[in-house]
Amino acid sequence: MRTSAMPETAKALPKPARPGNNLLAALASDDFRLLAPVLEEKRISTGVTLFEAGDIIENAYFPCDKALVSYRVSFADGRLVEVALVGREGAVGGIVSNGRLPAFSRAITQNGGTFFRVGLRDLDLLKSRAPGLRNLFTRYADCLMAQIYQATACNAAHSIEARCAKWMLATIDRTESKTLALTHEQLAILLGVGRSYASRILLGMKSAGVLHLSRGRIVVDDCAALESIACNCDSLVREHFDTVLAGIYPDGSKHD
Amino acid sequence: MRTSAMPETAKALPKPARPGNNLLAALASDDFRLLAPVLEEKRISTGVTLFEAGDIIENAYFPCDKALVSYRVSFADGRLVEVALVGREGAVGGIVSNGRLPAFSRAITQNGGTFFRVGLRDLDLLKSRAPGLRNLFTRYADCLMAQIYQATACNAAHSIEARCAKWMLATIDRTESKTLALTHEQLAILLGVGRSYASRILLGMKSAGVLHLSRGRIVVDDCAALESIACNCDSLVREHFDTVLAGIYPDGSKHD
DNA sequence: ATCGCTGTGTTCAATACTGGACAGACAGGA
DNA sequence: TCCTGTCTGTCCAGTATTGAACACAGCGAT
Repeated sequence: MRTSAMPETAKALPKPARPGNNLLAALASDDFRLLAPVLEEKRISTGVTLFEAGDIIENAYFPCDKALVSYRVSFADGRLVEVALVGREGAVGGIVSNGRLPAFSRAITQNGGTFFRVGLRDLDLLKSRAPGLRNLFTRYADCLMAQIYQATACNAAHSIEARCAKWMLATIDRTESKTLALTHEQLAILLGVGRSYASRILLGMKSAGVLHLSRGRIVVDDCAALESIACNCDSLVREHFDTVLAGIYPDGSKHD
Repeated sequence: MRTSAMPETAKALPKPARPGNNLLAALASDDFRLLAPVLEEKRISTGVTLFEAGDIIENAYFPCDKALVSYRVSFADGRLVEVALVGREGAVGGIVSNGRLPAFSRAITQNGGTFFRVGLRDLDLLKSRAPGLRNLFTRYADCLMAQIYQATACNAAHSIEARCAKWMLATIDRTESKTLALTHEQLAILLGVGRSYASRILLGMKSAGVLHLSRGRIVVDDCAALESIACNCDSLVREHFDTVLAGIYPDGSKHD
């Protein structure tokens, strides 16, 4: 169940079309034909800032395949906490809004790869002309909203260990790799917790045989065990994605 | 600074127009004329569920004046944690999305009062015809997004005491009343924390002279002191509101 | 081979927070 | 008026989490 969802649907797509991004793949052929000319394919490596809090957002990015973007909110004391993780199931940058607005959070590539980039000017224009396109994006915006709602509640209610496990699973799901390339400290900052406690949790998981560690690297051995540690917040969100984006997959744009 | 923003702008509005809701007030006269016929004015009392998680949302609601809506996410164990608070500065229900989609969270009136209600079918139709209207709502959606981003990070990073103070200030700001009618337990659930700890925090504030308590009632005496306890998360969000909705106030629909 | 840096394992004391418990206070209905 | 149920203040024992500290390991650069 956990490993299923997005990868499978991608494989099952009738026409593998161009993109390894679910939103683009879900567009009706007519809508995709409209969008395609303004899509720019880019390879972006890990750790690149797509936009900074306060920047006027100029582009939207569609992560393809194993690419992954992390939204982070910064605090006055310098802490930079992750609020959302977006992979091939979504898009970042001016998706919910139109017009070119300042970003509230920073967007960083958490896993490099292929992205489709589109200028928001072009995207807005197309959205105002193609209802199917607009419809898909607003539906996705609703899903992203749900994702953050759940994250808010989760951060209020669940233990750090559960959230840590949840984060690792979400990352593994999207990157399709059980190796996470980050230090304990980076993980701790993401989660908004102390470094030593993050280490302790990892060590605990290690001695439970869930994963093993090396410098700057966490390798998960037993995803099932990790799932039993994690809260199920992500699966609730996933259900919402399935419901709200359902019927769009085959040939998109079922309206209302 | 804390008490400023929304109340002031309302008072400063050139034409006090009909509604005590900032979004409606910010609409260009033409757009408002379009919307007005389908707006239904309702009085709704405190504690009413506007929609339940999973319900297909049929209406959007615009809280007026001191009315206040709380979005809450429920967990399997029955806990019901607040993720967002929406007053006269915004709207709830199908604002970000279009089409009639299932709600992800529950929406409850936290403070009763006057609301304008509009059927989403009507609203979607108008949005597709009036760009100014669509533009305003998507800008608001961007703000709501920012609000939840910050809440997510806040819940990960700030103490319960700080969040509690923040919540009380946010509520006071919008209801314009220093009396909060809720029990310690209700407050604890909202925040996603234990009841006894919520009580302890309140008692602490009481003995610091910040507020006094009676059965089911919290009366804040010293907002300034409360501000020094609270994190400043809300003010960051407020700035984003000001930026993103700026230029809309006088006569709306400044596009791109 | 060595240096120096960053990351790791581990410790410690202190604070934050939980959840259960219970007696007394209060308010509203009968 | 009493009764009843909810709300509150308080305590406690236990767990979660912080933040600082330090020795050491791994590794890339010289």
